[in-house]
Amino acid sequence: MSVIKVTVDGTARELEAGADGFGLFTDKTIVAQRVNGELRDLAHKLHDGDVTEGVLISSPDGLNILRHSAAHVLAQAVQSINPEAKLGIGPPITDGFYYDFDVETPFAPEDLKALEKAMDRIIRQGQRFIRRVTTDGEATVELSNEPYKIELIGLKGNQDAVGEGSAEVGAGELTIYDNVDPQTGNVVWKDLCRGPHLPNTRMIGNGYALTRSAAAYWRGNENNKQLQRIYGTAWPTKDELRAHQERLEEAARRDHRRLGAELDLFSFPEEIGSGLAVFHPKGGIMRRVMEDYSRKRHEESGYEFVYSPHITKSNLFEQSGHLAWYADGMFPPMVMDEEVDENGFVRKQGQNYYLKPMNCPFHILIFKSQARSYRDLPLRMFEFGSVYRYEKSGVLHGLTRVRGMTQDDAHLFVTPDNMEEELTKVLGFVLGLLRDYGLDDFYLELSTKEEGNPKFVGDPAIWETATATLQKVATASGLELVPDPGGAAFYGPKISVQARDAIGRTWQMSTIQLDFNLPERFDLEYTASDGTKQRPVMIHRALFGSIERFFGVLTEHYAGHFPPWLAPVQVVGVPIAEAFSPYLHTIADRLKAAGVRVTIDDSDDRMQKKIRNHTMAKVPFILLAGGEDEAAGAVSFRFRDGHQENGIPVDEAVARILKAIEDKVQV
RNA sequence: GCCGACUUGGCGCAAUUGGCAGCGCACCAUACUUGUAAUAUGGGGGUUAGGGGUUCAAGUCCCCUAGUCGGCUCCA
Repeated sequence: MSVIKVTVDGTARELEAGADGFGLFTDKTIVAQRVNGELRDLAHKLHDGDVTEGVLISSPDGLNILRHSAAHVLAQAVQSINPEAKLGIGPPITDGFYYDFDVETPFAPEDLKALEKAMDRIIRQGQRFIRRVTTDGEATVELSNEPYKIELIGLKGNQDAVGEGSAEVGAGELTIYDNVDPQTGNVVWKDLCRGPHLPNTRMIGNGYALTRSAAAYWRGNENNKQLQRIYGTAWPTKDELRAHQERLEEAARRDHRRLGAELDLFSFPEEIGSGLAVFHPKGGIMRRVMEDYSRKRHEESGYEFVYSPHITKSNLFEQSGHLAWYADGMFPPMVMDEEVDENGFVRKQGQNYYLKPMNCPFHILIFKSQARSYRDLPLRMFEFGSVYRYEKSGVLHGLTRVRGMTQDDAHLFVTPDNMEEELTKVLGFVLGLLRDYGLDDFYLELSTKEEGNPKFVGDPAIWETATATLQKVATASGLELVPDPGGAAFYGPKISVQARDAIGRTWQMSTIQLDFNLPERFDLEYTASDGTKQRPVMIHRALFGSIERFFGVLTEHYAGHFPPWLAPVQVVGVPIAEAFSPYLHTIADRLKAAGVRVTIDDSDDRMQKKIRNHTMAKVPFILLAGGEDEAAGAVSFRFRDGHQENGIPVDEAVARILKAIEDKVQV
């Protein structure tokens, strides 16, 4: 018997030839092995000199293997119920997996229950996943009933073309995984797949669930046929599945669309149209506070405030290029027909007016309104600009994707020399302001052009300079920087600030975008110190993105428990009995005089009911007063989390409330 | 835009095979005035998203439109 030398989890060992992972890794939570850097099944036989390590089911790779194996079981279940279903692809995704099928009738919610039953049967059988190497020719014959798989075989080796399908085929060997019934040894199902897989189906049963069905375009292209996709989630244990489901429930509780209605902040009246919000008085207070603070900070940071109209003649967006590139995303024009008098002369020229989808061309016209000197730069123009974009009906989502929104938009006109300094300043300003609103966990994304894509206009050399400058500034910030190749706007590269919220979700917040294109199109120039005419660089930036969207993000971040400075009602006074109402009013009057948003609940409800109501309305401070308080010149606090602090002297109570608002802290 | 599901008083929901549109909260009125998350009694409120069709009969079945939700595609 010959012997091979193998490094196992960092330790050199001598094994019998033909040894595999099953013999090496007896820990049942190890589901695969990494051999010489490649993920392999436990059944993979090791060779002399191999370096292998166990892959735990709870590791990122292990979870992917679990979820991908669950996808195979789902596909087998679907074909067991409907043999006519054709297989698309079935990769693991964040928290779960999906599998696409070409079926006559889409799946209904009841179908998912039946499929879970079928999956349970497969899982309980303990089917083994057996890897088998094949060739293009053989596989094409074997899978002649699976047209989508055959298409993937044809794309093998071309990863760009395969895209999402990379779980099926790769650059190396073409493999099929057979699902084998351990009782009979028969192959009961098979799928084109790179693997690896779990040793058997049993481990899937610990914590999986099918979650929803939806349509998805084959290979992600809207010109292709739509397949029916089933999503599922899978975890190593029941507890982890339950924890995942609780996270989803928590996210649902925080949903700004739900809180917007519950807290009476905003709504989307059907009469107005999709994606067009109205802010109610309470949402209006919050929005005004957000805007006022933003204005103050912009003013302090050297921005000048400008205003521009909501509509413009078409030529402005023709010159900017927006009509050529994004006409589909704009509301259709208001058409003013040509008027002709009785002699056939044009009395009034015909014109098309558009609602503006962007503010930049207006700010550019302000720049152009006079001759500019290098002494005028940097010129920073700020506007809360309302823009309208005809978003496709299917993409609208609460306040985060709307058709009418207000951007906190600014355009900075700078010389190439002070570009870097100005970008550094802007990034610092943006991060500082986001922190004031309570977001403090960021990373940056650098979106660059895709080489060779004609969508991106402008001189490649200029793109290079711009990208390098952004990269430098982003790196200097010390924040994590994630590249986003191909993600740039057609006119320039950008940095976007991604913020993580209270439950760890990331939101794209601010963008800082360089633009070498619009100055060219509008022929912008300034006079340099040597008297020559030079072209300024333009920086677009928005902090909130749109106020609506930021409002939605903050609502979810705080789960409606806004810090006092943002809360629509900051203090509610609840008298223990009617007799103590006048006393509470004297305290409320002092707060009111200091600008605090305070009301006294003098309704007929019982005190306990009032506490319940205002707690559910998420009011930061509930002030109670009864006989004991009045006698002591004090007042009692009750907070949203239920805790209380009784008998606080009135002066101290007022000071505490004012300080919490002033300091923008959470309570 | 595409696929699917959904739309019943302000909000959350119910209504069997097509057979009297109901409940809770909220609202209004009256009584009550209580030390930390729901006082009691009574009352008002819906052309079942809008339109068309089938039927003796439609919240329920069919078609169209609008809107919402979940995905896909998109997001200057």
